[in-house]
Amino acid sequence: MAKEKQVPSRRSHTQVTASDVARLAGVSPMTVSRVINGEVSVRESTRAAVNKAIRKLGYSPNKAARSLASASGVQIGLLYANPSSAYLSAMLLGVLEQARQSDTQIMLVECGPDSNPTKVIRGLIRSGVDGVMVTPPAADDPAVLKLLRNQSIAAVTIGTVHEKEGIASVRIDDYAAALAMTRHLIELGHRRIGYIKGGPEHWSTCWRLAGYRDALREAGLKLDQELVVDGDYSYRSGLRAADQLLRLRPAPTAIFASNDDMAAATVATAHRYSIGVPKGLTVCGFDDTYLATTIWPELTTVRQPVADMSQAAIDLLVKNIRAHRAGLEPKCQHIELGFQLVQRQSDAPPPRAVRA
Amino acid sequence: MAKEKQVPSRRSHTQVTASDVARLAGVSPMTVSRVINGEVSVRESTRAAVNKAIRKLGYSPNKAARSLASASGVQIGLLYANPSSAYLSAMLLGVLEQARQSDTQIMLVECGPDSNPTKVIRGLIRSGVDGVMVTPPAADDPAVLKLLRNQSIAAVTIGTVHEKEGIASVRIDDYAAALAMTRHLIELGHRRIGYIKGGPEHWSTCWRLAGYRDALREAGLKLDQELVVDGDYSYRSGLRAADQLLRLRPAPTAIFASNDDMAAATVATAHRYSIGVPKGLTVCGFDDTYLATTIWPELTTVRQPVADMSQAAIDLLVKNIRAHRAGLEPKCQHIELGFQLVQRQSDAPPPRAVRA
DNA sequence: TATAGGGATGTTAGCGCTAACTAGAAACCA
DNA sequence: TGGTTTCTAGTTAGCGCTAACATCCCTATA
Repeated sequence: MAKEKQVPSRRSHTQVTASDVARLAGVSPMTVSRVINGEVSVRESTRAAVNKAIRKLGYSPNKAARSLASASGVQIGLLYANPSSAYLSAMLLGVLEQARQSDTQIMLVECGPDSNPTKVIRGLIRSGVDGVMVTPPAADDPAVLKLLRNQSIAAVTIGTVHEKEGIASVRIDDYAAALAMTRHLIELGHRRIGYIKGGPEHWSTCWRLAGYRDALREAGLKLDQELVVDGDYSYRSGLRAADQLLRLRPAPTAIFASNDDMAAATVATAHRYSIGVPKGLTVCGFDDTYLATTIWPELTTVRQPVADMSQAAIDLLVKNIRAHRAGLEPKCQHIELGFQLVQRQSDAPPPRAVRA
Repeated sequence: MAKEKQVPSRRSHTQVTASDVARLAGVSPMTVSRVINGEVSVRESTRAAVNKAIRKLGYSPNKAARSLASASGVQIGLLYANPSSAYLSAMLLGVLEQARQSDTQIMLVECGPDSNPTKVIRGLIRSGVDGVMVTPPAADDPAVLKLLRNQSIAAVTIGTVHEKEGIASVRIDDYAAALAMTRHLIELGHRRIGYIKGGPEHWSTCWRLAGYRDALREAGLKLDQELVVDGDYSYRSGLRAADQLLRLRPAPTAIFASNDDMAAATVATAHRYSIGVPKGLTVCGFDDTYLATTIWPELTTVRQPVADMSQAAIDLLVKNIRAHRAGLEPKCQHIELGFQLVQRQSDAPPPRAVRA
């Protein structure tokens, strides 16, 4: 019988493999693998030959095979809770970029005001994720923090920190940022500065308010309670809050809204009252989202590097997961990125300002 | 020698595998695989036993192994070119969701005004993607279309269509949408309707303009060229365009901006002239991005289901790639999703309207 | 010159899953 | 009754890559 073993190729889609490269370069597949992974113990001449073969064949390693063989694949659940779309898209870009680099799969789960974050996280864990990334306000929810601690699953929060809970975090210093912005307004000559708060379920609300308060205090200004009004980070709440502030007599000469959405609403409200911004009223925001440069005048605001933050968060999470797999004790790290005060066109000295 | 073959487990991170499930359920791993993949040729009782074991062990299949064994993994490059962040985040959510469901890896590449889209696509192809998804304006670039056709790589465009090029697409009917919106304005009683165009590199600019034009014509209204002004889909261009329109005498009673950003700019400009919206001027947008409900008054606009569109685009692309791998002729499909006219607070009959 | 040391490369054996085939049992037909 | 079909489940052999170990060869030292 001349029936030689037939080739049972299961794939018509013939992909270029490391073996093909190896054959062309006259080495073993293992050496190709070493070159791909940039290991040092490969002679320069060999490395060059392999690289040449790689280029010639247009080889690119198969991701699935790599992560299977090296058990390096990671799956992360990302719990996002209804932030503004500008924040969300910046975050997703950072997350996706880092995920690609780290051979990581992302499972997105929205966790809006109507859903129960602990239930959602339990679902994620059950479905086999290796770690979770959580945004506020879920990341500020005590039940969530407790769950993450008890399940001892790798986790990272973004935009907030809870050091006591031993959960890794990436954020900016909200307190310092609000302090800097308020100082800036005071330096411009403002003395009656309105403040619009965020929602109480966000801890950032407290930190930012504290920054505002302390900046006033260090300038020797009295904190006037009627100048601090409630908001919830939504545009709509900003309209209400701005209205409330602009009806005060004497009216504030500046309003610091604790996010850009509410600042945009403040600008719109001012225009409705025929108050020019910044001539008649200074308005500042926080976050530097897309909105800040979309409206007119462009907002002076605090820039949070959201994409960098989310990238750092995924990186941190993946490293912790890998460390855990390698039997190492994963260290709980808290990363704080720098903010930036971005001055645009919505701030000016107060009308008839008495400069120092 | 009692030296039995030692277990050389390469993984400390002991994962629950299909074999574990199989052992517990008293079947072979293959049967577990069949249950997981929902194949029909499994007896109900067996399926139940396997599912019970799966639940008991908290098993979830290893993605890498699956895509390796079944050669199902797909890698897609996504070329996005500086759309608004609202559009982008909606798109990313759709893309990510579908990518997760289809065992697909996404490579995001920004392709701004300064970069050369054909070069970027070549880079993507070289790095081994199985297909590309392209957004406007790159998706309207003749050089890009030619490249995609010549490379005969699976491709899909979103938000635009070029039937002659044989490239799959997902979009809404821009012409019909602009037609509907303009009709709506005419029905409200408007006769002088300003129109702000998008950038000439977007084909949607033509389609939307044609809808506006034809709606006027069918109502027996003359197309006044001074009422059609240039824009480029940016907020800034909208400010300029609105200014130009509002200086006309007689001024238009309504302005249809061909996207929400420019509509928002129009509202801001109207306020600057102390013209109330919608009492003194009707303003309408297009896209229904986040911005539409963020500004005040909320915009009447045309809703594009961006997340659904991008989800459909990825699905289409993956199906074509799989079909191609299976040796089938991939059919070039054009999907058209429905738009929706969303009436909010920025439109009203013209001042002193002469209703029909 | 013999031998240890160490850098460069090859060999082996899977990672967890599934395509393709095989096998046994039940059902059906003439 | 024997043969054929149908259904269900098991067996085998990888998918493409890399961890761990084995091997080779060259140099340094006694």
